[in-house]
Amino acid sequence: MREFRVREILDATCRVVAQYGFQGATVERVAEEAGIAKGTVYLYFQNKESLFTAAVEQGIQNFTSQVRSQVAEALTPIEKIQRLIEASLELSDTHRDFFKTLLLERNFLAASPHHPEAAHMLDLYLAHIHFIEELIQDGVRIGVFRAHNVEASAFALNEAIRGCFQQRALGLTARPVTEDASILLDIFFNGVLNQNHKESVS
Amino acid sequence: MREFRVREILDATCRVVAQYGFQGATVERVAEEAGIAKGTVYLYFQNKESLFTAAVEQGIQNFTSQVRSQVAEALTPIEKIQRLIEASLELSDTHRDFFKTLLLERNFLAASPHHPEAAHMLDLYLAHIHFIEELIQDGVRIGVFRAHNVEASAFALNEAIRGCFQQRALGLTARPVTEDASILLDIFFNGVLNQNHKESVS
DNA sequence: TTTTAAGATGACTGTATAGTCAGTCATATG
DNA sequence: CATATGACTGACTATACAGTCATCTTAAAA
Repeated sequence: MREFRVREILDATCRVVAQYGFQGATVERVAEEAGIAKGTVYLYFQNKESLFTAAVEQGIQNFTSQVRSQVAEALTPIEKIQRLIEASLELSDTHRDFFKTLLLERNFLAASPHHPEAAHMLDLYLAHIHFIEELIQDGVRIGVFRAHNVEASAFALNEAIRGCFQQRALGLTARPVTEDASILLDIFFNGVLNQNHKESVS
Repeated sequence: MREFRVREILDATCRVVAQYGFQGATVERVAEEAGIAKGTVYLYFQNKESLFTAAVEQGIQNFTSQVRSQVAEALTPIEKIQRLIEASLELSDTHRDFFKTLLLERNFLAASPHHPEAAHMLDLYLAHIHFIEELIQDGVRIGVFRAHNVEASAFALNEAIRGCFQQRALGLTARPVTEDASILLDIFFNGVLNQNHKESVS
């Protein structure tokens, strides 16, 4: 009952954010989108801040949990990384408008400093990075990936994926998602150096 | 004279943005920071939007032009990419708070859609990507980099650099800038695959 | 010394919207 | 039927801030 209303309002919030951006997303509009009165929103959420925080958190958690379950189906580290990239691009493409707003307009990491809710979102983000880190670490352990700074490569990979989505969301490329995924994978695995040119770079 | 005032106000704007974020950056505060009255700001800028747009533009142009001049000093494509990464990380570290706000809070790409000023900032961003693209393309031409989708790798590299800065700005690493730069360079050039394991991945 | 004008000011106005709360409605209970 | 309970409403209040403009300051021109 209560659970249901909360979901309903959060979903409406996501839709409003996707359509109007954070700037134009007012509580009034959320209420309208959910088909209820503004006052009702405040029966379920303390204030605007916690409403939007909760909506974004829900969006992120949806994303990460779906990515994880996709990755879990793969067996080898190489396949897992492949799944990670594909699933990330596909999912963000499915909820394109929401993620576009989320990534381009107001990053969740920026909410008022020392705000406890912001700290929780940072945790979600770091947990996702850590997840990627472990996938790579597994590969290093087995020997398919070379020894290197895994924390840094996890960050780099995550942001490269984000950049790829950004490129797509801005309409700068019309490549199918799978093609973008294989390009990213190729660069991440093999780098851009021509191996025939045997000048090693420190 | 007029030129001078404009500069002064823009610099104050950058400082306010760095300190309070875009959320808390009011025209009042900018005026206070610049040591003038609020009305004076409106003698030099039409409205808040164009003031902040101009400030961000100035910040970005400073950044890209300094990166370009650093890169220009290097001779080979490999060295140029190295300079690109080092200069990007160093510069964003110098103006850490400003870039932190810029990258984490409100990406310039997100301003109200169909807004002409936003389009110009998108151009600045794309010009920078294009610059990176050409550096890589030169390497491919010479043969030090292998043939691949250069547009995509330029995007990926740029965002990986951004991610690295983000990691630093959030206080998640205490590595010196040069070390971060060499890690990034290594991953971008060589990838993470262990070349002794000769399983090629399509 | 007076006049003029450009530059600067900050109190004021208008507006958007977050958050409130007295009141309505519907359903359950005695 | 009367009373109670709780979900819901939307007009209202409070506030923050963008943008204005009548007024002041200052310095050069007459």
